Amino acid sequence: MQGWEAVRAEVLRRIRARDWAPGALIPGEEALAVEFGVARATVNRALTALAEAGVIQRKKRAGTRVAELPVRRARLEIPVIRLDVLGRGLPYDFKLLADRLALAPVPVAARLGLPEGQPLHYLETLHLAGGRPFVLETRWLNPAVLPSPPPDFAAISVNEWLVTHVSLVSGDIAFLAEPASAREAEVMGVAPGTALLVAERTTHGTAGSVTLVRLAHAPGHRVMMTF
Amino acid sequence: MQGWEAVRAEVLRRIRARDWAPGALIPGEEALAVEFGVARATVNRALTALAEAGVIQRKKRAGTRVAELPVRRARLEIPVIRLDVLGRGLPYDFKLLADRLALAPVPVAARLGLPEGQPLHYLETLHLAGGRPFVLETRWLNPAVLPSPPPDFAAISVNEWLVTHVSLVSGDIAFLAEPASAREAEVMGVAPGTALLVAERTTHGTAGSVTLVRLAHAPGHRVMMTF
DNA sequence: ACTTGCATTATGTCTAGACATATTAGCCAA
DNA sequence: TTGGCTAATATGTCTAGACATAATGCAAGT
Repeated sequence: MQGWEAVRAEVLRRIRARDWAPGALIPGEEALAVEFGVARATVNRALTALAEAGVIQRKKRAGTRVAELPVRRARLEIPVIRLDVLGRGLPYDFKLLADRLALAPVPVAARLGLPEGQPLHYLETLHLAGGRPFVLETRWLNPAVLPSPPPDFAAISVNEWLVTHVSLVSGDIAFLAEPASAREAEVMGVAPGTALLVAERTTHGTAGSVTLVRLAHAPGHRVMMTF
Repeated sequence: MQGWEAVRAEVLRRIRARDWAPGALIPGEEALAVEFGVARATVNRALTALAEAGVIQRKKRAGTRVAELPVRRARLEIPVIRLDVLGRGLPYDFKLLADRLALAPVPVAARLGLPEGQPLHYLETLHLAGGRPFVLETRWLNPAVLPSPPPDFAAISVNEWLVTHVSLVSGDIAFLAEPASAREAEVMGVAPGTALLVAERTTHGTAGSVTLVRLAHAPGHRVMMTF
């Protein structure tokens, strides 16, 4: 290995070996460039990568110091459900259970940052893997920010239409565990109260809040991430 | 805005506006550099950032193309539990419930990639937020890869000692929902069968597998991520 | 003692040019 | 037709030098 990756590796080694302790200031880019016999830009590339990884913290004028508690970051690749199912080697299908305009309940409107009493598009989709319930998706869509003619959601899943036709800018996702409600139990064919992994997602586009989704996963479902 | 961030923004805008459709080849760095009136290195910086974000895919000789299904990535910052609790404005404490050597059960050994019948360090810690159970941590540690004298885990939490004293290289984390076992119910003061959010984490260091942790969170706990 | 302003300095970014490397298309030979 | 070589090409990286920007700490003035 050579080049900026070599610099990154060596700096990382010294931090792990505690040559440079947590919280300590490390030599400046210029000094490291001289020591390693490379240009400053190369050192900069290496340190920028380490800073993105959370290993060091950099501030102009103040210099670079080793992070006190190295924050570990894991990346979640949010899959399109269809591909998630196919990736497990199972045939995919879905059923549209509800598709109507409805007034948003207060907590929904609040989460989307919309005024109360606004009519939203409500969709309920049951995703199937190998014919068995996989995920129950309940979704509120803000029609105001969508391209005018919504397609037939019985033909293409909402999710896939959204990611390819709407500019999604930012959002957040939360995982929690909840007992299956009566409706969930019925639709998914499990006992009421069964522990379900639930993902709640809000998504914002350039024109405002787009959608609030709740995904209730079948028992035993695992969401995996690596770091 | 100007510089490489301006280039990134403009390229992103064109992709979102479908000037450049998913799967399509976009102009080369040289061409973009001329168009934007910047050096090729600046375009490279912008495109590298977009590639890291998953918006485009780059290959030498083959060029740069817009990702087919824009994979949405969310980042999870795995907190040290103490800081997580303090960040919620609650006092933190923990109790060490178990600290012994024990033979690893087969599934544990398998997940760590170790031979069966190996003695591992078993630790059980109850993390408290404001005096109430927050997380029950059950952990298997591989003593073979640790710095020789392990500290007194009743004084410093295992997690914090690990992140500051062991080179953690890679790992994975899975979230799932499970009903509380009898022991979990007793220790955490909830009814057996309550839906709990469980995180299972394996971590590997340079010298091999380090640890397997199971974190059972108190009811209502949410793991939040943004993208 | 307190505030304001300025010089200092480390990181952040840019440029122009160069070489490295991976990958592909096309060609040629078996 | 198939397999392997080759040349072309787009991205990847490096260099040396320059200017930009943000913090910091000191100095000066109130």
